[in-house]
Amino acid sequence: MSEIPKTYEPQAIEEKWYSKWLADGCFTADPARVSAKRPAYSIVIPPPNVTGVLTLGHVLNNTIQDILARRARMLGKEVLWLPGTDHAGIATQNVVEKSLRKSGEMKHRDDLGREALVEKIWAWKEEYGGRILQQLRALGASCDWSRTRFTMDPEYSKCVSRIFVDLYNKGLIYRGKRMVNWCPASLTALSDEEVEMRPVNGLLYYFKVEVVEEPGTFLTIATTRPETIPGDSGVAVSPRDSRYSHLIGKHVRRPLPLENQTPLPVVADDHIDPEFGTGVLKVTPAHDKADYEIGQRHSLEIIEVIDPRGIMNELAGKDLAGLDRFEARKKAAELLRDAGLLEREEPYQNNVGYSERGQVPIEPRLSEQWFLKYPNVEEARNIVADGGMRFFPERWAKVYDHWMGNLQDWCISRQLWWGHRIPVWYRKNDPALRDRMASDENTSSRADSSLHVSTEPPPDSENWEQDPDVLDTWFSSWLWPFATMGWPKKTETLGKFYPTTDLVTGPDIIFFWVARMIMAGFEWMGEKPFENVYFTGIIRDKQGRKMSKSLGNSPDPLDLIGKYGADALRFGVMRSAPLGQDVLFDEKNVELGRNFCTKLWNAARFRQMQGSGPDGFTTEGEINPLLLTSDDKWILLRLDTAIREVSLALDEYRFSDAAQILYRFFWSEYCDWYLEAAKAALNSDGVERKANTLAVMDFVLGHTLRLFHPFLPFITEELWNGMGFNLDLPPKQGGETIQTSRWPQPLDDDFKAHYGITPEDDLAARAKYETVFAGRGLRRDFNIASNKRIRFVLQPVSELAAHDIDVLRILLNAEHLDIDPAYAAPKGTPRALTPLGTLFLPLEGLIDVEAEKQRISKEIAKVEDELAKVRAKLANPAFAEKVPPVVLEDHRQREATWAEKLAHLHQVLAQF
RNA sequence: GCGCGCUUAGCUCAGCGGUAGAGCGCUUGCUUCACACGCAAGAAGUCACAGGUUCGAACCCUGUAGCGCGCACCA
Repeated sequence: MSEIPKTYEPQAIEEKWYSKWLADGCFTADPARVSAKRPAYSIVIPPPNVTGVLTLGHVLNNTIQDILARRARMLGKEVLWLPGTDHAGIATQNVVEKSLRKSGEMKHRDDLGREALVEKIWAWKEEYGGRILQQLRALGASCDWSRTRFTMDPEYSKCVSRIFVDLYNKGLIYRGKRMVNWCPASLTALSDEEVEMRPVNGLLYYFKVEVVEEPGTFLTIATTRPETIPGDSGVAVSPRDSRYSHLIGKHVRRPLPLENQTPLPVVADDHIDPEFGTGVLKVTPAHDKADYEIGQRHSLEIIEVIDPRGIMNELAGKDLAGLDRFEARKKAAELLRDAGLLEREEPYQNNVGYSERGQVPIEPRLSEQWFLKYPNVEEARNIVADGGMRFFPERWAKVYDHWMGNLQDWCISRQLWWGHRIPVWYRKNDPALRDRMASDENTSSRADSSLHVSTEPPPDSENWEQDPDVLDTWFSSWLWPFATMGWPKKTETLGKFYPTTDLVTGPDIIFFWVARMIMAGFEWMGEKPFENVYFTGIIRDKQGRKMSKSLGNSPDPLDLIGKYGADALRFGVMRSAPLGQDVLFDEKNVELGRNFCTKLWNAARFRQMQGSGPDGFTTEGEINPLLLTSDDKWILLRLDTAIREVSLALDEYRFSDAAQILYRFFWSEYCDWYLEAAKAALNSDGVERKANTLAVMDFVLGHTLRLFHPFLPFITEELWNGMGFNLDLPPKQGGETIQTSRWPQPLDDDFKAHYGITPEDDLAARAKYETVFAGRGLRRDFNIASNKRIRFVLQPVSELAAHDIDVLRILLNAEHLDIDPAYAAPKGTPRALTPLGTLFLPLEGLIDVEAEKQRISKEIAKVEDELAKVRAKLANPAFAEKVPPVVLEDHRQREATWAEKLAHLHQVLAQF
């Protein structure tokens, strides 16, 4: 037995244990150990951005994974928690470019050139990348670090190319000129998922155009984007709109640019809503998705007037050319006004697509990109719909289903330098190739000798040019569950740990990542990638705002760990993170966690201070059933309930419930009631009785530490060892590290029979505690300080065990507790009716008869109230008829109890 | 517009058909020999609103309002 220090110092303890766990290889997964008796449990981490730092979101997410992993180990499973990082194309390139600009190493990426910049990013990655993984260790994450992966590891990159080639050969990847979401800041195409709609306050401009065939007749058009007028190639109205039907097929004069007067055809298209604006739409096929489609239907010209940077080009006319698109908007409105064509402008709020990263409105733009038709859409959709893969909380399954039912092809090419280069080469002397490709969507070009699509460059590489683009980050992330396990080789790891058991992630990447991983899993593994998906909430501040750097409301988890300890942070976050709800983070929660750790620490310390038992060890050995007190039996029953409830909560991913149950059990039941009551036995002179109580305490503590271990890995390990539970001693709960100790089993019927524990023991102990509670209430009512030792008299309804009398006396902090069946209380003595009898607080000469009368009257009112409620129910004839017998009995019982209590109170009152 | 979630004590949230709960905060008393990061006692809620189902509704159904989120968008 080693002595537990007086104060709990998380920092030293956390470092000590984490190093030891690493040194002992506790987190290392070995597929060879997997067997029928030792099932596999696996999780792949949602790889954080390689440039990332730990946020509270990561704390939440990874604590959950760690709880799952640690509990799985305790359930005897072989656990693989596979960590790693994501190269996060745009985000990382942005971060590094920014730092290079700041340090003055470059002004624009072109200053460095592709190779040099990519080299810089790699260097940056080597230096700072993976910092977040280090930080996860401070949190206690039990990842198998020997398997850490990065989405741009050589092997992983090879997987990505292989997948691309495979999909290309299957005809699912094609190149084409399409309307894409273009980010003018990052100068790259984005997928639809990367575009975020935001309401923007702007103006709706009404301008008029003259009908060429009917001079003097004008059409009024409403638009939010007058700067695109030079790119217009038509005007559209609804075919059902009688106001304009006579104009269909005619033309209108183009208002801008002023020097270009090519007329625009008026077409009829179903897309137009006659109710909106004037019912007339200007059609800009080059700069709007819907307009593009209208243009296609009516063979309208595509006129690009905005360049990739968002600047107006020369086709926009000399007045607008060179202007930024937003300046051009104002300028265009001015020009219309000057020309007398602007009728009015009104404030208008519309939704504009923003680049998720760039904080800039995206520009729909016609551009040549690579696209993917998703594979296995039906399988992926059905596995969730049919319950073959479960989502927690379940409602995300609907969101998933909806998205899966409305899939658009995925734009997978990015005009960036950091990422997986598209494994396609073009023959240098064939400039016409790209144009041919542009209109080619079917497989006919796959045999094209001008194109080389392969994981390896063409042999005569000097004659070829590789596609300059890289792949969307998510095109590598979607392979994560199997590419990290050695695919395409049929490794033992894949064989034993795929499909993974649980995925823990945020609902914000359900489309980006989860859905795509499911499709990829089916395509290349022929199987779903995970059994269950747990979606966490989003961490917000206590006002409900999202955590953000700019608001400064995002505390650094490492600071919190330093201040309160990792266990405190974990517990605080988990206790306030209910399934499916966002988490309002408040440092108070961490404080609560810290306080709880201290409580646990001191409860263990208290046990140590009782000294060793006869064996010289803390763990006392077998519990003697004959010596169990009512308190012992009660706490064992409570423990049993806690084990059942916590296990069930964890099985259902209700982590905050599990934390709450443990908190209540340990603090309220074990510390507040059991430990205090146990002091009666500990202070008694019976050596055996004392030893038996210590044995019960050890039993309960041993179980409690194990129940807490997934939540509080460090402090539980420290106490487990400090208290000697790691030694192979009775009651044999042990193991060297708590990590591989057995997850507690409920106390079964045999156990209860052996120790003579019945449900009645729960009631017996509660009766005692209720009596204590009543006595404390009397103290309060008569302003007697809780430290003042006084005399109580109990007039019992039945005989009491000596132990129970001891407990009552100690918990009441009574100098004396007289048990007197014939007690004749002086007139006006305060009393309380308890399950054990009437408890008196004799005040010897200090009795205030009036006060006591008032107090009793108040209580009578309360009891009458309750009694009336129950009687009202019972009085209803339908009640007795329809209610289940148990409930009826319960109500009758309640009525009797209240009635008895009322009668007694009246009797007491009558004595005054 | 479609879909989802939320509305319970001052705050954050449990409870989801049978006597309104927790933590924090608040009040009062306690350096009671594990813990003041503590102990004890307490105040505090027409469970958003309106209907309905039921013997019985915070809980089920319908509708309304407010807040939040997702998807789709009309220029």
